[in-house]
Amino acid sequence: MTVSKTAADAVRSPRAQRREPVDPAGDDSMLQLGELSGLLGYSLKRAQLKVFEDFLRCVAPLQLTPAQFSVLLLLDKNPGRNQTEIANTLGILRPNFVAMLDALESRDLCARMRSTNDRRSHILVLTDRGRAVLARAKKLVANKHEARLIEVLGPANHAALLEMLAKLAQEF
Amino acid sequence: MTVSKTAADAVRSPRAQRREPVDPAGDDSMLQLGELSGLLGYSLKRAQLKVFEDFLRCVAPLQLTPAQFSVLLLLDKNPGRNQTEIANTLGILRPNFVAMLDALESRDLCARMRSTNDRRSHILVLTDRGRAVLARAKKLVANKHEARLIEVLGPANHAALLEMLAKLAQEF
DNA sequence: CGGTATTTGATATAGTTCATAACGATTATT
DNA sequence: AATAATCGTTATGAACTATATCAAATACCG
Repeated sequence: MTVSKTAADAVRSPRAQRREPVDPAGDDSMLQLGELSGLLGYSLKRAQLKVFEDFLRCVAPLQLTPAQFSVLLLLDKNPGRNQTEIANTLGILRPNFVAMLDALESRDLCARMRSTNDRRSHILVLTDRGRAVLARAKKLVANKHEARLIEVLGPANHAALLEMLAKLAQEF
Repeated sequence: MTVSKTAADAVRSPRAQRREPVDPAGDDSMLQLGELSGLLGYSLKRAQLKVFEDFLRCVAPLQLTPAQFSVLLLLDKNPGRNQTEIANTLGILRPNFVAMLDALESRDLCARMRSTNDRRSHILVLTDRGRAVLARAKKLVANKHEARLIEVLGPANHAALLEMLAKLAQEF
C-alpha cells in the first residue's frame, strides 16, 4: 500500500484502477456476451467508465476528478451563485456538495462568501488559483482527453454521439 | 420511510430515485452549462443514469437490477462456467460477486454446483425459475426499455450509438 | 407586527458500489 | 514432497448517493 512502482499509479487518484471486463486473450477464453452487447445501458456504462478513466489520466497532473472539474467549470460560467444552485445544476445533493466544496476550498480553488442580501447562502467564487487550474485543466481536457475521443470516433461521429447522449439525458 | 404513496415507489427498488440535474423551469433559473455540455464524459454519465433508471422502471415487476440481469444473461449464454469467469467477463471483482450470487441464489434464480474435476470452483447454473425470470425480463427489456430508446433515438441512430459505445469500450 | 413556514448550509447517518488484503481449501508446479 | 498458484470467501475501507434533521436566516401571511 505504500509502494508506487509505475507512473500509472498516480493516475488512479481517488478511485483505484477499475476492473477490466472480459480479457484481451488472457485467461477466460472469451465468454459469449450474447444480447448483452445489444443492451444500450450496458454499453453506456462500460463506455462511461472508460472515458472517466481516460479523463483522470489526462488531468492527473492537476488532481481533478470529473465532478470537481464540472464544478469549477460551472462556477466560472455562473458567478454569483450559491451552493444549492450549483449543486442542483450538477445533480448533486446539497449535503454531499458540502464535502466537495470543502475539498476545493481547502486547495484554494474556490471560496464561499456570505451573501449580503441573503445571509443564509454562500456565494461561490473561483479564486485566482482556481481560475488558473481550470484554464490548465481545460487545455488538458481539450488537447489530450477529447482529442483522443475525437480521434477514435471521428469528428462527425463524436458530434453525433454528443447529440444523442444529450437527447437521452433530456427526453428520458 | 414506511409509507409508499405511489406505485412509482416500487420502481426505485435498490437505490432511491436519483437526483435530477438542472430543473425544468423551476427554481434555479437555468444556469449556463458552458463547455460542460460538450464534455463527452459528462453526457455519458447523465445518459447512463437515465437509461438505468428506465431499465429499473421497466423491469421492476421482476425486481432485477441491470447488473443482475446481465449475470442471468451471461449464465444462460455460457453454461458450465465458474464464478471467476463470469465475474471477470462482467468486470466484477470476485469478492463483490459473492454477495451478488448469494442474492440470486437465495431467490432461486441460479445455483452454485461444486465442479467434479476442480473441487475449488463453483459451476454456475440457472435454475428453472431463473430461466423463466430471465425470459420474462428479456421481453420487458425488449418491448418496454429498448423499444422506448429506439423510439426516442430512431432505429438508425440507436444502432449507430451502440456501435460507437462499443468502440469506446474496446479501443479506449 | 408577529407567528409560522420555508430556505440555506451543515451534520449525522445509512445504503450501495467498488477496491484490496488475506485466509482455507484445492490444484498446479517443480 | 514442498512450494506456488487458484478458487471462493471474509473482512475491511474508500467513494458515492440518499434521507432526516438542525440552526440560522428569510419569506409569507393573517
